This record gives sequence, C-alpha cells and structure tokens, in this order.
Amino acid sequence: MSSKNEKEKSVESNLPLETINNLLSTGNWVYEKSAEHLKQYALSVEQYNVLLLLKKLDGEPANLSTIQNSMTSKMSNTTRLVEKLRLKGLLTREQSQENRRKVEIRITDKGLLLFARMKSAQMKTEKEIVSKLTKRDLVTLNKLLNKLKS
Amino acid sequence: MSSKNEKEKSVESNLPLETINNLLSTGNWVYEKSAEHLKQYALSVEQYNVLLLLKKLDGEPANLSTIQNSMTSKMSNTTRLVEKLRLKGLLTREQSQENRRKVEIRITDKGLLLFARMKSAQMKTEKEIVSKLTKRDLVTLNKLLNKLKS
DNA sequence: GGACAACAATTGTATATACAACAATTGTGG
DNA sequence: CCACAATTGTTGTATATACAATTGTTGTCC
Repeated sequence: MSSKNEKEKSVESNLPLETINNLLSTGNWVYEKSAEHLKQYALSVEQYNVLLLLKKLDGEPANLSTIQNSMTSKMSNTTRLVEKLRLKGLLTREQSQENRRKVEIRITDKGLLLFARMKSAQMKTEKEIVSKLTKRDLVTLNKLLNKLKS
Repeated sequence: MSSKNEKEKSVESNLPLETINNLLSTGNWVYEKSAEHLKQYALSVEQYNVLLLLKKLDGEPANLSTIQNSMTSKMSNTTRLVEKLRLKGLLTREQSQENRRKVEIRITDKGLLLFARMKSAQMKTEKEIVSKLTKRDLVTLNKLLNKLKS
C-alpha cells in the first residue's frame, strides 16, 4: 500500500460511514430549514405534508392508511396528526359509508386558503434550500439518492 | 414552451421540492436502517454517536457542549442522553476540577468492549446501506451534499 | 471586590414518537 | 350462517424531543 493510500484512508476514515453521516446530517439540515419556515404558519413538516397530499387529491377523500403510506410516520401517530389538523379546521374526518372501518379525510376551504397564502413563500424557501446546487447537480443528486434506496 | 418541457414540468412537478423530499426520505431511510441494526445492542443512533465520539477521543474527556456540537441534538437532550449511557455503565461523568461548570465525560472499558464486539457487524451494516452505490457514486454524493450545505 | 454578564449544564413542560395491545368492522372457509 | 382471520383505526405507555426557565460557576469591568 502506498503512503498516499494510507494517508487517504486515515484522513477520510471510511467512505460508507462518511456518506451515512452526511445523509443523516443533510436530512436533518433540510428538515430544520423546512420546520423553521413552516413555524410562522403553526404547521409542522409532517402536518404540511398531510395537507399537501389532501390538496393534491383535490376533493377526493384519503383514508388514514393512504396518508400513512405517503409518509414516514406510523399509523398511531397519523391518527393524532390528522386530529390536530382537524382541530385547526384544516381538514374534515368522516366515517366511510361503504366500509365503516375506514375514515374519509378531506381538506377544508380553510386548508386550501392557507395553502394559497403560503404558496409563494413556500416556493421561495424550497428554492433557497437547494440554492447552492445547479439544476444539473440536483438531477444528479436525485439519481444517486434513488439509486441508493433502489 | 415546447410540449416536451410542459410534460416534464407537470410530471416531475418541481425539482427543488422533489430533491427536498428525496433528502428527507433518504435521511429517514438511513436512520431506520441504522436504528434497526443498533437495536440488538440496545443503543439508539444518537447513543451510538456519542460513544463513537468518546472512543475517538481515546481517553481524553469530552464535556457536554463538545458532544452536543458534534451532534444534531440540543443541549437539554444531550444531558439526558449521556445520563442513559452512564446508567448502562458505558461512560463516566465527572465534574471538571479546572472549571466546575464543566463535566468531563469518558468512555468506560465496558463501552470500549461493546465497540469491539460491535465492530465487524457495524462495518458490514454500513457497507450494506450504501451497497447500491459505487465508490465513485459515493464520492460524488458526498460532494453534492457538502455543496448543498455550504 | 462586588455587581452583573456570560458560560455550562440541568430541569420542567408540552408535544411527538414508537411499539404494543385493543376495539370495531368486514371478509371468508367450512 | 357462524367462527375466526384480516383489515382499519385508536388508545395506553414509555421514551424522545424542543423550548424556556433555572441553577451553579466563572469572567469582567467599574
């Protein structure tokens, strides 16, 4: 082994661990940036994502499993997360007629209004978070992240 | 705007948001893989990182601020995190003589032993997590992540 | 040298999370 | 059709986290 290799090895420690730590810290970094921005609307990142999903459904109801699957959250927490949004009047819950085990969840007008109010600042923040990377970088990054999890 | 561009825009929605979500989900993915592996040693990811830092110091004491700075955790939680590791006998806490506000934290023999016992499986898991990427991919990924946060 | 700011860590509280046990409803095989 | 398994969601509990207020100690400036 050459002296250069030895040095590299001792300096960068090891590439897998370095990458893992980098992914964890970057995830946290992005999360914190998002959370900080959403604070002014009294929304957590998780709450925002639920609302975003409901908005995308555009009137179609979602049930809890659907919401849970689209997120990292567990079922038990999804129940409570949705309840919090309901208390804020941003969504409605209704027992399904076809299958009474299911719950139909819809965004309310108040929820839609909040989104409209948030939109421009939201997009600005999203762009800001990734502003250090070029479009080409972003494409590469997404490819690598997808490959990692594939 | 060409029809191709329009299609791209509607399909990928928007690149910044896509990247942000990808970074968040990848961070979670890596965290879960790590947590799952560490479960057999009754360690959380955070606890493991504290021990790793102490082991790297190789006898040199760390105080709470040092530990807190090397992690994402907040001070208040670092206190409790360290206390849990102390209760397991994996580290010691001692009031500093030079500055009695500070606490000197050291890994114990039991802690070092645990690390020795974990080492091979730990490295295997780390490699597994990033196994879908080539060495070249990893280097690129780290560069992009660092650039993002720079 | 004494008042007060700065530092290092801890504690209280409200909220969030994971995990497991549970309840209600629906589907299914004999 | 009925026992029982599967589905869908909820609740209890222990643990983890963020945030703010507090304690104990040290540094500093007049």
